[in-house]
Amino acid sequence: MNEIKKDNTEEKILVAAQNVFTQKGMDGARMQEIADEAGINKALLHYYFRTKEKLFEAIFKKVFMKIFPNLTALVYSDAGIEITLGAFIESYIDLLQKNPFLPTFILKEMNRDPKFLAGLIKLSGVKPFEIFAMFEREMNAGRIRRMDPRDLMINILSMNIFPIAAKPLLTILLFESDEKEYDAFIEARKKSVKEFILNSILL
Amino acid sequence: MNEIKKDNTEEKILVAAQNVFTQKGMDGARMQEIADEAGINKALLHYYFRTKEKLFEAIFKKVFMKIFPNLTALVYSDAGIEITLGAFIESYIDLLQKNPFLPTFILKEMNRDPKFLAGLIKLSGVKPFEIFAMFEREMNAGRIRRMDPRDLMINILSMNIFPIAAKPLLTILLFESDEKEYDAFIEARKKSVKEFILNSILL
DNA sequence: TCAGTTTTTAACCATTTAGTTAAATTTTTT
DNA sequence: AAAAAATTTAACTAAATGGTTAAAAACTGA
Repeated sequence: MNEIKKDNTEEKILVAAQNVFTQKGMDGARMQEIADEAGINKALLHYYFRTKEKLFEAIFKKVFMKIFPNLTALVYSDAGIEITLGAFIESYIDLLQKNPFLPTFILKEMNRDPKFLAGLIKLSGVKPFEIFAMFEREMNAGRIRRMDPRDLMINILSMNIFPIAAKPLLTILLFESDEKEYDAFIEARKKSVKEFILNSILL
Repeated sequence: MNEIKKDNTEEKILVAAQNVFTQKGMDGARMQEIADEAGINKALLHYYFRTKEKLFEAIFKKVFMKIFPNLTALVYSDAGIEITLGAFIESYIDLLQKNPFLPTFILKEMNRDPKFLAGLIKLSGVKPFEIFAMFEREMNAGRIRRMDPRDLMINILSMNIFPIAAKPLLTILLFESDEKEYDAFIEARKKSVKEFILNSILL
């Protein structure tokens, strides 16, 4: 068995499948197109991943783990909330801008199988309640305004994720279809979103 | 020709098609399923809308017009920004909560045809720049903090739309799959989001 | 070189699906 | 009642698609 080559092909398949699946969705994706994009043939594709379903699950899982924020950094940082929050927003927007199809893909395919989704959430190890606890410490210390920590978390995620998901619309609406301008606008949001949030919560 | 019945059937088809399309997307939707849901047969479905593509476009257009915010109310209101903003958020969250599949549907199918999308935007008559002008008046009058009005608009939309689009995930994550609780949470956001924004921008 | 593995080729199967057709039936209009 | 329109029935076509198969070819490690 050739480890090097095997890993190589499998990796090529995963990359191709991610491209096709995230852009066309499970229903719109074609096994033939994935094979073409991977530079192999359909027989070999099925030889590695027996069914479309299995391949899709592999991709969904992979992608989900990637964008489901690893917020641990946010929790176990002893820097002030200003620094922590700024760093999180910056790296998250970066991640999304490099993978602009992931948000819509996840949002769309999320509805397929609640059990599977629930499993992934567990597997991801994300502990939102630890983040809420951190927010609450800041509130109790009088450093930030009192509010439902779930709202705060969702507000942060919303302002990061939505503008990437709605990119096609917003690019037309705000920049006459000029993508470069939109990318620059998103880049600038790293700062602007942070300020917007801090202005709202900081006491 | 029977106007009443014709309208009735056409309406039944549109309702059915919206249900199926918004939940399964263009690729996942089946003409047979739409016919079943409308309580008619496939032949009649094709008799009204010749092709799946035409039916899809009708639905996309309809749904797009519905959720693409008719912001004119926001612009031409002489109430203060607090009132105007509060009213907008409340009615928009209401609309989305009643049509929870629309956001993801639009976000997903948005990528199909940029020209068609651009056409719809024009057709919708939304003039974002009038809203920006309104925001800028408030800034110049020193009533709200100075910032890029595009950011402000996107932040508002994000916090309204994203939590509905991500409902399946957030329901599991925050409320152990209890939908009722999540709905109540969204309901409470009408107030919370408004406060969050006003806290950020009000001087 | 040899055995084992990976990859290609190419044909094939079974199923699903959008769309059609034509005749029969029902409903509505006049 | 007669004409016109709406709807059903049921069978059909053509294309697309996921998946299979079996044999040949290329590659790899020993």
